[in-house]
Amino acid sequence: MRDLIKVFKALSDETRIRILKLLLERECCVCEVMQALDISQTRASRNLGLLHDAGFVKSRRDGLWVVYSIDEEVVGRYSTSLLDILRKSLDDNDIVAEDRERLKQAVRVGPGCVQRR
Amino acid sequence: MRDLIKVFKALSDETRIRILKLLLERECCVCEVMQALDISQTRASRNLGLLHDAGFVKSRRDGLWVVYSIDEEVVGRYSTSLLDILRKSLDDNDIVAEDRERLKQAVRVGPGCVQRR
DNA sequence: AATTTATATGCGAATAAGCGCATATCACTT
DNA sequence: AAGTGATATGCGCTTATTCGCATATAAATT
Repeated sequence: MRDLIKVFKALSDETRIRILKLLLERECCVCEVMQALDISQTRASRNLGLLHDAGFVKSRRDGLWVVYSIDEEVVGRYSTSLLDILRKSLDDNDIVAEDRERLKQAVRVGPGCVQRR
Repeated sequence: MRDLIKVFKALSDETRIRILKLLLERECCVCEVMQALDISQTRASRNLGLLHDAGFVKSRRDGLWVVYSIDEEVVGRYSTSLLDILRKSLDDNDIVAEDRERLKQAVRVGPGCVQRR
């Protein structure tokens, strides 16, 4: 029960929904998420951590960066269908669309992608 | 987006999950929910109201009672699959099993089913 | 080893969620 | 219309969430 609730809690926040929609496009490092959603570093990192905790997302180091991506081998039988719901939802949502656009502009390598904000 | 989040929020609480599992068994009035989950009247009513608000549940008056039941004609495209997840989950959970047992003992008509607690 | 860049985290403040108490509302009964 | 029983709700308290600031950790570069 705890796990199931943790999973729903993870989805009960706009920032995290936006992040998941982003990661359904492609994997991202923290600073790309920051740029795409136009949010602070703390906020990006914390919410990615939460999604990781809930089992939606996995991470790997790539040099300086930590790259997050949808965990396709999601353990619980819930998570897969929940991701399907997200896949089918909100593609026409304005905020989500803007995030998607900004993601295209996001730079991983470059002077101070974090410090700039 | 607001609606989707409201739906997930509704599911991020143990009391509400237990109530939904109960209603998946059969429709219940508030005092039956109180008895089955062994919770206060306020708590039962409030959480049923929340589930109603999120669109999972509908209600009808039946004399003194207000009877709540799963809304099978759930509006959002999400809710149906979410209910399916719940249907497939937690049937082996201890708390849920106890709730189900107590529901069998619950009396709708009888002296002071509310006042007793 | 010192510096730079990216990410994580402890702490505190602001906001929201959950719930009990008391009370209001609503339907039925007498 | 007064009383009884079931449900809803305003108010206040407690706990949980979210997030910013400052700082810590980690990897790479010089």
